[in-house]
Amino acid sequence: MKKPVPTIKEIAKRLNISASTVSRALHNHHSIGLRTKTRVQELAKELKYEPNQTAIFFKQRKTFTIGVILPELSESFFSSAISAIEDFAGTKKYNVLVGQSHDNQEREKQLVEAMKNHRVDGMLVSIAKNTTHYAHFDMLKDYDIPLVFFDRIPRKSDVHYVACNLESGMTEAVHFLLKRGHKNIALINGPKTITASKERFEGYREALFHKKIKVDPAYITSTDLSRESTQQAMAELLALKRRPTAIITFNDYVALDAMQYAKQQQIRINQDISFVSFANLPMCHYMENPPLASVEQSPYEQGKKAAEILWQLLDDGTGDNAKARLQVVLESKLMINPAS
Amino acid sequence: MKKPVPTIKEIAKRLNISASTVSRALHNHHSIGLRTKTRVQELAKELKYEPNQTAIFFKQRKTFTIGVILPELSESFFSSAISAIEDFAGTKKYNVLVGQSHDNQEREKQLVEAMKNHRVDGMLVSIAKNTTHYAHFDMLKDYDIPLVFFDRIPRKSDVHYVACNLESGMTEAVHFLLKRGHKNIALINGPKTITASKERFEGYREALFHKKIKVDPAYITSTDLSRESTQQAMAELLALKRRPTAIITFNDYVALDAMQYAKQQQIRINQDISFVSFANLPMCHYMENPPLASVEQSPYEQGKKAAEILWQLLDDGTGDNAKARLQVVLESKLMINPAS
DNA sequence: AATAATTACACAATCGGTTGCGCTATTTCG
DNA sequence: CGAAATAGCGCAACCGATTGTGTAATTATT
Repeated sequence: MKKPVPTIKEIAKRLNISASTVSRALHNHHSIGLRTKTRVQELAKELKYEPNQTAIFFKQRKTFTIGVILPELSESFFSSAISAIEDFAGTKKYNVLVGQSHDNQEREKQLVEAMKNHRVDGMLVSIAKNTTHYAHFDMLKDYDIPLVFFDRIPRKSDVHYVACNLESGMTEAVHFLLKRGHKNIALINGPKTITASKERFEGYREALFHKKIKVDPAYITSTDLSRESTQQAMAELLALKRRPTAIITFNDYVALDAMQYAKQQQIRINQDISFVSFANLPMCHYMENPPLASVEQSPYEQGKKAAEILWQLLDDGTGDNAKARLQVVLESKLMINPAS
Repeated sequence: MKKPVPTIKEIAKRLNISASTVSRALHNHHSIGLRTKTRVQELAKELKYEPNQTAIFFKQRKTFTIGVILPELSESFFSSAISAIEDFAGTKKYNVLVGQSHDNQEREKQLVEAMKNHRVDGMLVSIAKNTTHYAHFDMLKDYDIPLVFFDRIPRKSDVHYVACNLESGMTEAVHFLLKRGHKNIALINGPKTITASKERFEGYREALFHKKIKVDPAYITSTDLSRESTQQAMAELLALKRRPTAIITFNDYVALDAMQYAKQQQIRINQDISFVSFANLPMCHYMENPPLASVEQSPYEQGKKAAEILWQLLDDGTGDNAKARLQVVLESKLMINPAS
C-alpha cells in the first residue's frame, strides 16, 4: 500500500546509469542511445514513475499554476467566470488556485501574498468592493507575475484588464424604456464607491442627455446590495410626488428585492412600475414577472477572455510588453426577457 | 521594477554569515544569538524577503495545498461547496486547487493525476456522474494523499465521505404532500444511473409503503435534466387518466422546467398540481409560484464538513486510521417555501 | 592512418531552504 | 584552575529533477 514513490535516482540505480541519463531518456533527448532510452522508459512505466512536480516547479521556476482571486465563489457571476478560467487553463495543462476575498481588502492582500509565494505563473483578479490600495498588486511585478484584472477592475490605467461596457448597457436600457414611453426613469444603483456604479450612472446620464432630458437627483438612489438597503431605496422612490414609472436596478438580485417590496406596497410589477436590471440571471426566465430586460455581462466570456490575455502575457516570456497594456472591453447587451 | 528576488543566501552574503544561520534566525531558533537574530530579521524586512514556497514545498514534501475536483464550478450547489472549502482552507493557511470534471471520467482522471503530481496534501472530490472505475483514486494511497468524497460519492465502503441523506428528505417530502391531502403523488426523478436518483426513489417507496399506498409505476418518470427531457416526462404524467395532483421533482431546475410546461398546458401551479423539489435554491424565494417546499441539501455544510474530515486526516499525520473510515451523512431537511 | 566529428553517457552544479552534526569560544562549576 | 557545559554559528548533505560541460569510444573524413 505504501510503496516508496519512484524517483529518477531510483531508476538510475536500478539500471546502473546516471540520473541525468534517465532524465534525458525520459525526455527523448537525442544524445541518449536507443537501447538505454527504451530500457529507461520501460522501467519507468513498470514502476509507474511520475515526475515530482514540486521539484520541477522549484528548479524551473515555473509552476504551471495560475491564481484566481475573486470576491465570492458562490455568486453566479463569479462561479461562471471561474468555470471559464478553469476550462481554459485545462486546455493549457495549467492548474488553477482559487481564493475568495469576501470583499475584504485584507484577505485579498493575504491571498495575493500566498499566491505570490506559491510562485503562480500568473494571476487573474476581480478586486474586492472596497479595495483602494494596489500596492499588493504592484508587488507582483517584482516577481514577474503577470496580472490581468477582470470585471471588477482598479481605477488605474497601467494594468491589463477585461471588463464589460456597463455604460453602453445602461444606455441601451434607458433607451429601451424611453421607447416604451417611460419618462420617469429612476435608478437603484450600487455602492457609490465602486466603479461599476459610476459607469452605470454615466450611461444613465448620457442616455438622458442625448434625449435632452434632465436628470432628477431624487431618482438616483443607491443600495449596498443588502435587501434592507434596497428596500430603503425603493421606499424613497415610492415616496416621491412624481413617482417613477420605471426603475433600473444595479442587478437582478436588487431588482428582485425591490420588486418584492413594491408588491407589498400593492404595486403591480411591470404595469405600475417597470423594471430593468443587470446580470440576466437564468432564473429570471422562469419567473412570472421578471425584469423586462436585463443587461448581460457575460461572465463566462469575461473569464475566458481574461485567461486568453493572461496566456498571451505568459507566452511573451519576459512580459516585456509592460508598455503595451492589454485592455479589452466587452460590449454588454440588453437582453429582453422572453418570459416578460 | 525587476529587483532580484531576495533569497536567504542574499541575506547571508550581506551579513557575512551562513545561510543556515539566516534560516534559523528567521525561525527564531534558540541556538542563534539575539544580536544576529535581530540583524537578520531587520534586513529581511528591509529587503522584503519572502521565503520561496516552491523550495519549501519541495524540501518539506508538503505543499499546504488541497485539491478539489467537482463536476461543474458554475452549478449553484458546487459553487457553494467550494466556497465553504476555500473558507475552511483559508483559516488553516492552505491553498485550494480546483478542477471541474464536467462529468467526464477521463477529465476527472487527468485532474487527479495532475493534482497528485502537484503533491497536494489532500483531496476533496465529488465524482462525475458516470464514474465507474476508481483506480485513479486508489492510486492516491501510494502517495499518502488522503481523500474525502462529498455529495457525489462512489459506491464503495472503504472510503471517507460526506453525503446528504436524500432518502429521508424524500420521505419527508412525500409525508408533507400526504398530509396536505394528496393521494396521487408522481415523481420526476433524475437519470436512473446515478445514486441520487435511487436514493430518492427509495425514500419515495418507503414513505408510500409506510402509509400502505401502492407505488404506481406510471407515476415514476425520469429526466436527464435537460429541459426537453423534463417536459417529456411532464407530458407523460399529464397524459395519465389518473392525473397526479402533486409532483416531486429531482431538483428545483427540473421543477421550474416542469412548471413552465404545465403552465403552457393551462394548469394552475400549486392549485391543480402541487410541486415539491430538491435543492432549495434561493431564487425560489422570489418567485410568485415556487415549489411548495424543497429539500435543502446544504452544500455549504457538506463542503465544510468534508474539509473538516480532511484536516482530521491530515492532522493524523501518517493517515494510519486507514481502517477507521470517516463517513458522515448529513440529514437533509424539507424547507417549506415562505413565498408559496 | 591520422585527425575530425559524432555518439552516448557521467559528473557536478544548481534551484532555495532546512537540518544534523561539529567546531570554537565563552561561561559555569567542582 | 582545569574540566565540563553551553551558547552561537558554520559546514555540508539533502529534497528530485534539469542542464552545461567533460570525456571516452566509435565513426566519418580526407
